[in-house]
Amino acid sequence: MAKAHPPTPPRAHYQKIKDHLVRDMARGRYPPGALMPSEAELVVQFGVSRMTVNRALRELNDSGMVNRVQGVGTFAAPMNRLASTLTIRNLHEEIEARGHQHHAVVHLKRAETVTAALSPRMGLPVGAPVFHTLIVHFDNGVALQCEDRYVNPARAPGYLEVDFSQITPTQYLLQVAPLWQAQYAIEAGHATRKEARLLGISVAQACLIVQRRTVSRNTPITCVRLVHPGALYTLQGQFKP
Amino acid sequence: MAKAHPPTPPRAHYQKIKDHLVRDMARGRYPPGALMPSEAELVVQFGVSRMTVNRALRELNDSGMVNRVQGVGTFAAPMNRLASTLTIRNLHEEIEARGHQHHAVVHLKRAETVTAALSPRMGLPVGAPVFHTLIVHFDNGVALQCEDRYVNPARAPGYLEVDFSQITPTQYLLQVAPLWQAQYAIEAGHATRKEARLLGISVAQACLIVQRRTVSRNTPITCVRLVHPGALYTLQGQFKP
DNA sequence: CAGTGGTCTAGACCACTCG
DNA sequence: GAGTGGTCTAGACCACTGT
Repeated sequence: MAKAHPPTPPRAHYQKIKDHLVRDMARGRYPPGALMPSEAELVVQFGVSRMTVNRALRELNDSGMVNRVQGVGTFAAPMNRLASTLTIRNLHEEIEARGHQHHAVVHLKRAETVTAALSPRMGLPVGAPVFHTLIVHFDNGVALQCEDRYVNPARAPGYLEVDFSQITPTQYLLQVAPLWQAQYAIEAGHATRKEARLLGISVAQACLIVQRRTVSRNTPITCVRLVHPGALYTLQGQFKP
Repeated sequence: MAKAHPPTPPRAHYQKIKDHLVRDMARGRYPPGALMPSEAELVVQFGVSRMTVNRALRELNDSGMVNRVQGVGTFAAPMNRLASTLTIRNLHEEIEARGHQHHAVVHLKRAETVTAALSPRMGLPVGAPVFHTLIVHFDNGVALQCEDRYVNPARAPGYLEVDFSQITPTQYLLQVAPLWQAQYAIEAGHATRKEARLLGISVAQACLIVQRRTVSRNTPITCVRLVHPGALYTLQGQFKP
């Protein structure tokens, strides 16, 4: 008994076990923090091998539905947080996906030296060379984003030669230094006077401001401030259990 | 040969394979879209079983680093988007985690009927009963969030009896209807006059506005509008490859 | 058809935690 | 010590895709 019957389409064993456990959690059988069945118990209950049970529980653990502790057991996760995959897409791609036209105006593209204020954000010493660009992105002629970016020259030597009306800095940097590690902060605020002028908005207008620092292989790549006029730009996402 | 030596601490075989492939992708050996080694090839290259290779590739696939197509092969993913897990935490928990004091003031808690404007958002017919709360949350006495929430009575019959100075609506709803599916939108905007008054801010102040609709088992649970005075509230996250 | 990935088994050894 | 999870193997059958 316990043959390897369901190959793919009906439903994999490990998936059935996941579904079963999730259903029981939803029914309140395993309230937050409750001890869930051990692998050995599920093996006999479902008549499958431990590898299969292990995969089900491991995937539930990876998705945050349960917490596993070696030597102790598997516990229903508190479910007191909503975690969602937020995809920060390339702006160009995003605009084209809407069937709109994207174009960018480069207001500044030059080498500078790191100031005391920038040093901690970029992780470079004061006085070190740094590339600086200021670009406004348009969606069908409407200013959608003001991108104020500093780039580590050591990681993207050719940055200043790139034609940013053809390729976005994000696209270029992903090519020369892929596999980022990024930290970001999203908040509401107001554009600076200069940013407001470039975006054609009032400084009183609420803006969605994203600040992002990215690091690759332990060296800083870039830090950027993205200012979007409110009501024009929305981050959307979805959470699924 | 090929014993099961590295149990956990040194580094698991499947993890070594993942690291190796990720490093090669970062070095440009597998540009976006490139065909990556098959499971059989990696089996001989690393001297491990196919299950182990399969786990490495499956996890890379799950995290979006590669794309696998049955019958065809494994391909390096485009890497043209940054995906990040954004965790929307319970506000109470978040404030306490900062070592601050949280309290809430309930300005409205009653049953109403669904209006034409609300109907599509809640997924309930016009005229149906609906619970409505308006609560302001404070962090050390500073108004941090105005929470305007509608709740489906069918899914949370006891909602109006809850003491929301002791437990947040989010906490309560997670208890009675766990395992949400949620859609959210984050944007910058301005508070309404009423919201501004409750938060003690000016309507000119930029605010971070989160709108969230949640569904559980195909029935709507709640929809909420959260208004945070800008500069007081930041969503943060991190992306790792 | 050969080659790919998707799933599964019945064992195994290990590290960890608890009483 | 017994019980837990973490990892691994050497096979296996299947579905899918291409030529």
